[in-house]
Amino acid sequence: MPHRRDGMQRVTLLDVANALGVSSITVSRALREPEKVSSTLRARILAQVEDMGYVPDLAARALASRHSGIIGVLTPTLTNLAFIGIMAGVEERVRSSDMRIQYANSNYDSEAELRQLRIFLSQSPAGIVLAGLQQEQRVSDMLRRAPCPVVQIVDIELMPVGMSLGISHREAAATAVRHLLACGYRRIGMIAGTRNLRSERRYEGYAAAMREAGGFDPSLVETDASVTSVELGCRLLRRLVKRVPDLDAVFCENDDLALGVLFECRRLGLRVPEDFGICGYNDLDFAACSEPGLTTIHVPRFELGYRAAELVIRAAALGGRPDHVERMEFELIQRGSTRRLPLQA
Amino acid sequence: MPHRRDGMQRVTLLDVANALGVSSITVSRALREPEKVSSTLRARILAQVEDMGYVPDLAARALASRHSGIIGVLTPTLTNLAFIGIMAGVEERVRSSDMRIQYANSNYDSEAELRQLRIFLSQSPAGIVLAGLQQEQRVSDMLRRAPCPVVQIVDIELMPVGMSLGISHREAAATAVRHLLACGYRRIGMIAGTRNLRSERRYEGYAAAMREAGGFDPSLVETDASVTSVELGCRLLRRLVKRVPDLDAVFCENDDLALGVLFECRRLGLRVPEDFGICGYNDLDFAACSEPGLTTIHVPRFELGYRAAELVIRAAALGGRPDHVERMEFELIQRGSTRRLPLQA
DNA sequence: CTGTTAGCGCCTTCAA
DNA sequence: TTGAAGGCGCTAACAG
Repeated sequence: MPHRRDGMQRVTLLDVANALGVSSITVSRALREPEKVSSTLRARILAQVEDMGYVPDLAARALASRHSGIIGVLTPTLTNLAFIGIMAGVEERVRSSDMRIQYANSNYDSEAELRQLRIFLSQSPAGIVLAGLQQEQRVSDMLRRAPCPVVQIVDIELMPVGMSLGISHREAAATAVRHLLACGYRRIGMIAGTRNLRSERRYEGYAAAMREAGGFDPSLVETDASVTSVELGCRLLRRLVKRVPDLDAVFCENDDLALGVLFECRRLGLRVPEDFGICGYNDLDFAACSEPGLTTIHVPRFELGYRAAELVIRAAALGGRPDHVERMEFELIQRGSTRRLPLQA
Repeated sequence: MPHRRDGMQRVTLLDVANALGVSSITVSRALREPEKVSSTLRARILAQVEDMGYVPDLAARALASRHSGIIGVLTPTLTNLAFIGIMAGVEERVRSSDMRIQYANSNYDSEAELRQLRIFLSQSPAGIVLAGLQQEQRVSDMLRRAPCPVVQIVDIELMPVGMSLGISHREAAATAVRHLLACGYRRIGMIAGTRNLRSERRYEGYAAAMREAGGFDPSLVETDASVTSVELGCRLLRRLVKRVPDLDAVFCENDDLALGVLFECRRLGLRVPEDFGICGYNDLDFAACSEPGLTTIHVPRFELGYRAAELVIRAAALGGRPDHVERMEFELIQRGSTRRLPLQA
């Protein structure tokens, strides 16, 4: 075992200071507030730091300074590319700051969500970004007490604790369904996976648009307790078509499901978009290049994450816990999975 | 601002202890080593903790105990579902431990990888899980010095620092290409995105299998510096087919590319698998339910992540930095995107 | 089973 | 611009 270094002591600020004959606080300052140390001394210190391989102990720093520089990010899952997009935005913003991300997911379980939040709060986080599962009292209470800024990425029409950021999923879904109606589809179903805040809002939008058109029928909805996946899309479509033989379109809670539907339609011999329309949600990478392309709702995921991190970082710098609600815009992207020219009745 | 609590002091162990007339170490023990405190006292303490809303300060704990309970996980990206699968495994194992995950990605940038590793090491991590970009001297040096166990998820034929875990990407790729050859395809191309350890090993496997068959031709390879995506799959296939009109199959670095190829084949009017064979890599969710299904290499991603976390957690408990190399098995999954019955020459 | 003592490594505050 | 003193909240090590 040539690489063991068990016996080695960690190099501390004091070690560096002693080697140079200065005090440890000066070394500390040279590292964190370089402008407060004379440039000649600073250069010597930095060289010595490099030389001795000094690495700051973040736990000690956090304890002494009372802030850890950790941003806790909690989402329901990572198996969903939509949340990945958000994470990518958060990361991008955090990269150029001196903070770090601590990530966790709740796996669509409320208890886990609560537990994770508690763990975050144990660490004097600089801030928290939460894409929550639902509006729960216990979560709200916990966030209300949190000694740091909190940003929730959630439906914009809800009013959660702290800052929030999002689109109206209800409106977005209604827009999608109205598009299907405008294309001339009539028996429009909806498929969805595990129940959560966002999927329920989307369902409401679907139901509202179908009611407007006088075509609402609860039997057109097919859901499942599983987490969404391409495979689930296939399964749900099979189930729905079997139950509702005259189904002529489907609004999918997300693009993964929609992709599954696309494949299943081919297997079933349903022609898309002529006989059958498909609309997804999120505008993932593949929606633009599938054959046919997938009509879907574009959600500015990256911007959402980026902006959420921005809000946290700014609020942390200012030391407050501002209230703030920010609406982002969605967009319907029309592609080949729905008819190009709306039919005239 | 009714929710500000800026003036509030944090509840400490000592506060709880004072309220009960015991010493703080006893409260500490009641929380961490309950069996060492009499059950009556323990019950009183736990109640008081609950009552006062005490939450341990993890930074203080880390400083005092010299371990943070943080497992640093570093992967190239999260936009790739393959890494998500690994993460899911890591999470699952970590969930039932008292550790936390600190996640970061290098975004396929070596400098970022190095920087992140340095940040992890600043935090007295309990361990590190690394899916590295390449075998780099600076990274190896840093890991060699790391005062914690390190697990690398990497190609198994390489011998990285610390523990490692993985499959032979070279062999897996060769297996895939031999399958295409056995199906009777002859002009078999390969497409890939950003260069990295794993993609290069796959290329070697491809090249080896093609040489065996006497059909190796460098012009059959089409790559791009972009990160892989479904869209890139479409683009690379278009480019390749244009350059090599008699191309009759393609081995894709991963399933995202393969899905793009599948769509593009449809657009180009190439019949899969009759006129054109496609083999992916990873066996993502959609490979099993696309139409046609995607022949691909199954990689035990979840198990990889789970096992990596297991190794870290175990090594951390034992306090050592064992050397350990563990091979996992891949499997060729034959589906509709390659011919069912191998042709006889 | 419970308590005492003494830091962990750094930063805040105040002083020079 | 630099330094001295003290403490952040917790736990290891050792007593009783």
